[in-house]
Order: sequence, then structure tokens, then C-alpha cells
Amino acid sequence: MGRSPCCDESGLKKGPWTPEEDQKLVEHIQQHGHGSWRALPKLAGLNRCGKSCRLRWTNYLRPDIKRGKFSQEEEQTILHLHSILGNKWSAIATHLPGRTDNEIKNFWNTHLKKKLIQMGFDPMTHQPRTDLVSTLPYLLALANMTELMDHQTWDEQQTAMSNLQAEAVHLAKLQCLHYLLQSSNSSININNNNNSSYDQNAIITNMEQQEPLSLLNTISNVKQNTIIDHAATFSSSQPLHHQSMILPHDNFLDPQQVSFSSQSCLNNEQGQNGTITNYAMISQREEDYPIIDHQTSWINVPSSAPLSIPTNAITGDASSCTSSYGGAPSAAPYWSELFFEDPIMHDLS
DNA sequence: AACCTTGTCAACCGCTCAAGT
DNA sequence: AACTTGAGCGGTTGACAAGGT
Repeated sequence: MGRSPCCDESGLKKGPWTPEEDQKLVEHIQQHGHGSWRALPKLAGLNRCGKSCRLRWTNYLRPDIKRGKFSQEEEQTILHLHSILGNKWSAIATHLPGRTDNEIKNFWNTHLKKKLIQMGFDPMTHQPRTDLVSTLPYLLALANMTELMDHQTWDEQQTAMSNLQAEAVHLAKLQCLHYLLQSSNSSININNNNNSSYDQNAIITNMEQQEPLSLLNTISNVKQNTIIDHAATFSSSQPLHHQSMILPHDNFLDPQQVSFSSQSCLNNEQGQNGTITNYAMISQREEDYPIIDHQTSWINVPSSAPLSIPTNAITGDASSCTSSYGGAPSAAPYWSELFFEDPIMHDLS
């Protein structure tokens, strides 16, 4: 409230710290503790403001600071906590001994954020990026335009155009399915389901190599099972998003009664031992947080976790859908219109 | 070799909040 | 209650390094 910052005082040094300054600060704190940060610079013989001293100590000179690259576990912890807490760097830092909030913030901004974006996820909501997704069919069409132009006759061009249009529509529907499975209010209760009557890993591997339209066929191929696995990957270079969904056949066409769970994997270690190692998880209550099982590379979730699609997601009340940590309402489409009433979904039932 | 671009990270700035007066 | 002070937080900046052209 109107108080001028301590660093505005003239004559105080700014910028990078010299080794001599570091030494003075460390020696003073080791002997006397930091006490009042405001008073510290004078007592330590430093021409710095207290704020600058505090920052230097907490972010760099503190003896318990861990240096070096973030481990895979630390990275997963950050992803996990960020999906819950958002940009609460200091809160995240309390779960990572030896790491400072500044370091975590930098790591997020320079690595993890970009990683998520590359994978097609919104780094703030940890949800699939619908803006990017919605334009995919058009990008695809654009990419195929060259092919279209190769056709010689008018009829050939018309046929090619219809095919492209159909492909774009299929893609949009597929993405809609993907988006539903990623719904923030969904919860997870399926691990490696060894009881399923098909080879889950084989399907995942197969999906990684397939084009979107082939994925629809894959889904159709397993439609007789009560668990449908769906991988929405738009090319082999894209991340794998893998979900498991329970679809009671009798109720499938009645969206109000469909219960499901979803699991998404940010597979940024594709190819390593053929396993899925990373994840994104979605939950609204702390007691529902999944526990990462590093051995199986899947997520264990309390069996008490709720298993239902929120009504608002089905009825299209997008305004009442919230992000995973209470952020802005998510842009939930009108599922009943876009999804359940679509013939493509009837085909799957 | 020179220049440009991109990535990294320490440090700063502006703000909020809690405690003290 | 109003104001001041100190501490801490999150966003942003800028210096430097590394890599590419």
C-alpha cells in the first residue's frame, strides 16, 4: 500500500553477485542467522538490499540446495502437482526437497510447458488443446491439397474432395471421443486390466502405428469387449493418449447412465522398453489423487473414486464444468449432440 | 569468422499478505 | 481502523551460452 520497494534506495548494487559478496552473505548467515533481511546487508557489510540478499540466499547459497538436472521422478511430481495446484511454485517446491520455487518455475517454463504443448495439451489445464484439435481436420485437408491437385479430371477431383471431407468429419468425431475421455471430471480406476479379453499392449502398439481412420477400425474391432481401449494419436510422431472406458452395452446409448473412467498417458518416453511411462491425471479432490506406480508405469487410483460422467458434461452445460484446479470453465462441447447421437458411436455399440 | 536465433537461469519488480504499531 | 513494515510469491527480464546458418 504505497510503500516504496526497498531496492529503490539509491546507491545499492544490483545485478549478478560476485564471489566476495556471496562469501560475505554466507559467513554472516552462518554466524548470526539471517534475522531481519532488511537489516542484514548493513550488518554483513553488503551494498545490497535485503530483498536481494534473501533471494540470493534462498535460491542459490542455501546449503541444502540440490543442483543439476531434474530427475524423471521430480519431473513427474512437478507435472502432477502443477495439474492440481497450478503455478503455485512455492507450494510445489515444498514437495521437492532441495529445489527452489524459482528453479521449478524456470524448469516448467523452459521444459515442461513446451513438452505439454508439443503433446497437444494445454499447459495450464493439462487438458487436450481443443483449439489445436479443432483445426486438425483442416490442417489435414490442407496437407492433402497437393494430392488433390494431382487428380486430372473434374470427377476425380470431386471424388478426392468428398473423401477429404469424410476424413475430416471422421477426425472431428474421433477427436470428440478423445475429448470426452479426457473430461476433467472423469476419474480413473483401471490399471493394467489383465482380465480383458484382448491384448491391450498389442492394441496400443498397433495404434501407435496407425492413422486416425484406422483407429476407428481398431475401436470397432474390440467393440465386443466390455472395455474399449482407445488411442487417439494422429500420427506416429504425436504423443500417445491412451484411455480405458467401461461401456455397459445395454446402457451405451443412454448417455445419462454410461459410466466410464479414463486414463491418459503423456508418453514422452515412447520407445523406451516399450512401456508407457508418463501420465496426466485429473482429479478435483486431494483424496482422489492417483498414486503413481513406477513399476507398472500405470496409475493406481483409490477404488472409492467416483465413476460417473458429470451430468453437465452430457447435457452440454459447459459453464458448470471446471478445470482440474478450479480454473476457468472448460469448453465442453454438447456431447449428446456431437457424440452420443452420432451414427459413428452407434456403430461402436 | 561473424552473425543470428534459441535456450537457460539468476535476478529483479510489483504485488499481496500477515503482523506490528 | 488505518497505516507501516517485512517477508514471500509469481511474472518477467536480461545476460550469457550454445547451436545453427
